Amino acid sequence: MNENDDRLAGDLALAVVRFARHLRGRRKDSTVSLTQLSALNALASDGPLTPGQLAARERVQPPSMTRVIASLADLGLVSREPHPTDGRQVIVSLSDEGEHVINGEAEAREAWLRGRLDELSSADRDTLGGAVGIINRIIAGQG
Amino acid sequence: MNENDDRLAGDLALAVVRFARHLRGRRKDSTVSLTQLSALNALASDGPLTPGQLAARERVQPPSMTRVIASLADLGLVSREPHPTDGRQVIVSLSDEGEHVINGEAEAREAWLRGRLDELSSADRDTLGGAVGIINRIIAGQG
DNA sequence: TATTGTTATACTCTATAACTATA
DNA sequence: TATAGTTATAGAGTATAACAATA
Repeated sequence: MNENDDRLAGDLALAVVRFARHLRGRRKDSTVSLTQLSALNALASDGPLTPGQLAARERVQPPSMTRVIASLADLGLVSREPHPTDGRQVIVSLSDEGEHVINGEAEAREAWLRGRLDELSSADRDTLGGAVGIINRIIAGQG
Repeated sequence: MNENDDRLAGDLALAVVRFARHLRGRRKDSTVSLTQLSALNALASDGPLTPGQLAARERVQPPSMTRVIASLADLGLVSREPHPTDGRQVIVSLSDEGEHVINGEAEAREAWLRGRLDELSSADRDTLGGAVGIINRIIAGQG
């Protein structure tokens, strides 16, 4: 690690937290929060999941996911149904409207961020795209 | 914008929020939260500031910054002193101990993240470093 | 009257601990 | 007894609205 790498952890942590603050704050007009969207996204990628699987996938504790699922169910974006063979478990599925939020509202969502990204050079967008992949690998690598 | 760029806003937003969740969760043993550290960092970069200036710099509302400053003052990491000429304003300064947190504890902080970064290739670290610069420019560009 | 900062209050997101139902 | 999920409770971080002090 060179000198820049030495500061990378601190710089990256601050940049990510500040950026997350902006992203949460700038999308108040959206139908779902980023936390909710992240869970919807997991269901869209992996199909129906139990709350426990969703919590593991999103790296939050089960009670946290219970609340996210409840809020999404209130909005009609997911449905909860009993597991066919195990009475303890629940199957959470994306509803038609939830699918619509994932698929159909990409244009409207993240309007602020899309505006900022449009102003960047193509090379900078490639760098951010690369960083997204690296971040997702870092997160996925954590058991 | 090509097809990948089309999805970049959504992918980036999810990656940042998930990553921020990890970063906040993984540093519970640290003396200060990332929010507190971010404010300390601003004072270290810019010198003493008023609460209003800090709030603007960190892009939070003044009452939010009041709470952050109060928590940092409780920890002895900043001091609050009256403005010399304007009785309404307050000057917030880094204390010696606050400076120590900024300068001296880099090694101990972000241990989890540093471990993950060590496992990356040098090229990946460069990509993340580039992304940090781009993110900071995006944030700084917002009035 | 306008500005700066604080207090009061509330909401979101997350956690741990305790509980219920089922296996 | 062990597992899956929920409820109860708490704490951090953020916001808006109302207030006090000063300019």
